[in-house]
Order: sequence, then structure tokens, then C-alpha cells
Amino acid sequence: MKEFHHHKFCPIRDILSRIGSKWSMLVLVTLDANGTMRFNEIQKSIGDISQRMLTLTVRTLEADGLIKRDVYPEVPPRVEYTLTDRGRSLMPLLKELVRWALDNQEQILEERAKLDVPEEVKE
Amino acid sequence: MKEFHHHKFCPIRDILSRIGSKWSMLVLVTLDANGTMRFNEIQKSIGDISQRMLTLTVRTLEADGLIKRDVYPEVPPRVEYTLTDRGRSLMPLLKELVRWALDNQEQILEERAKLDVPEEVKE
DNA sequence: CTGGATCCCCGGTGATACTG
DNA sequence: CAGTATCACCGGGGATCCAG
Repeated sequence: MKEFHHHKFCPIRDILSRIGSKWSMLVLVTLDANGTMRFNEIQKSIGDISQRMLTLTVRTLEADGLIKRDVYPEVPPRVEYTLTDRGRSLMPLLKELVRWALDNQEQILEERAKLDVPEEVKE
Repeated sequence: MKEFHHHKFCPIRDILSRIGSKWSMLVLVTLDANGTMRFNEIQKSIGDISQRMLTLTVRTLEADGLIKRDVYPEVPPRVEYTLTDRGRSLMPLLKELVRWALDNQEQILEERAKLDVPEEVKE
């Protein structure tokens, strides 16, 4: 019931290890929105991700079976990335999260702006 | 083509800033499972979170309006944490993520184990 | 074009001690 | 009991250069 935690394969820590990194979700959403993409296309679409971090991120996503990586031995080389079925199965959940953020972030930011909330005295 | 990314209020980065930290999701799920809880109860339930990190985490969650913090000026002091409506509205999505992890993590781990073929010649 | 290899920094996190 | 306050650490992430 509440004993998710801290045994070896806690699903929450598992989730975080896959989509909790700085760029994973952005790469997944980008691929979902645009279909198969090349390395540079992903990088341009995200805009501020370095080559290094994009490489590391797609490697992790590939190792998790969330995306597949197809290498075409041409000159110049071409590498294409596509969501796998497993990756696609995760997208509806991520989209719900994005929706939630869109529905809530404005109000949250407003509340934070007036952080002058005085301490209430509880009964 | 989607331009979620990299402008100031990217919903994905927003989400990650709220639930992407190491302990946020665990605290939310714990509170959801057990209702109102005291500081020490949360800490014991999670097991391996330090006082410092629990404090920082609940402060952030409170600032985001995901949990509320009620202080009762007694001796000894008592502080109770409860999900807010906004926090509760996030829980179904987190539960879906947990479900997804439970449905997929075993297979992912198996695949990773297979890929982890011992390389004799590392050189 | 798609990375690999290095170097380095910073902030999230941990450990410990102290307090109202 | 429920926190602060400090110090230390490590690894995620950034910047840059090099390579097939």
C-alpha cells in the first residue's frame, strides 16, 4: 500500500531515473511531435541542449527501449531516432503532465510572486 | 511543429522543477497514501530521506501549493502536512506513471541485463 | 553530420551538530 | 518534535576540442 519506497526497484525512483533527467522528457516529446528525427533536428528543435547532453540522453533512452536509433552508413553519416512502442506508451502520461503544468503554472507563479503571506495562527 | 521548448515557461521544465527532484514524488505519493502526516511520519515512511532533504522538499512543495503545512504551537511542536486540491489533482497522473513503471521496469531490466554482455577485451 | 574525449564547475544532496 | 546551520562531496551537466 504505502510500501512503494526504498526496496530495490521502487517504481518512483525508476520513473525518475528515466524521465527525471534534465533533457529526457524534452527529447521524448520532441520525437513524439515530429516523428523520426535526425540528431541535428532534435538539437535544433530543443535549442539549448549541447551535443554532449543530447548524445547521453538518447543513449539512455535507447538503453531503456524508449527510442530506437538507426544508423545509415553514408557520407555524411545519418542517424535517425524514433520512438519505440514502449516509448509511445509513455507519451499519453507525459502529455497529461504537460497539460497539468499548462493548467497550473500561471496560478502557481502568481502565488509565488506574492510570497508575503503572513504566518497564520492555527487554532 | 511544437515550440514548447526553451521559452521561459516551458511546461516540461516546469513539471521537472516540481516533481523531478529526488524526493518530491515520494513525498507526494506518501501523503496521498496516508492522508495527513507529521514530519517524522513522512520521514519514517520514506526511510532513507534526511531531515534536511525532507525539510527542503516540503518547503518547495508548499511553495508550489501542492501541500499545505499546518503548525500547531504546542509542546512538543506538531506540524502536519496534507495534500492541497492542486496536489491531489496531480496524483492521478503520478499514479499512472507508477503504474507504467510497474508494467515496464522488469522487462527493461531484463533487456539491459542482456545487453550487458561481459566484454573480455576492453583494451 | 554525429558523436567521443576532456576538463571543470556548480548545485543538489548527504552528514553532522545544534536549538526552540 | 521539527526543524536550522555548516561543511563536504559527488556527479549531472556545460564548454571545448577532436575524429570518422
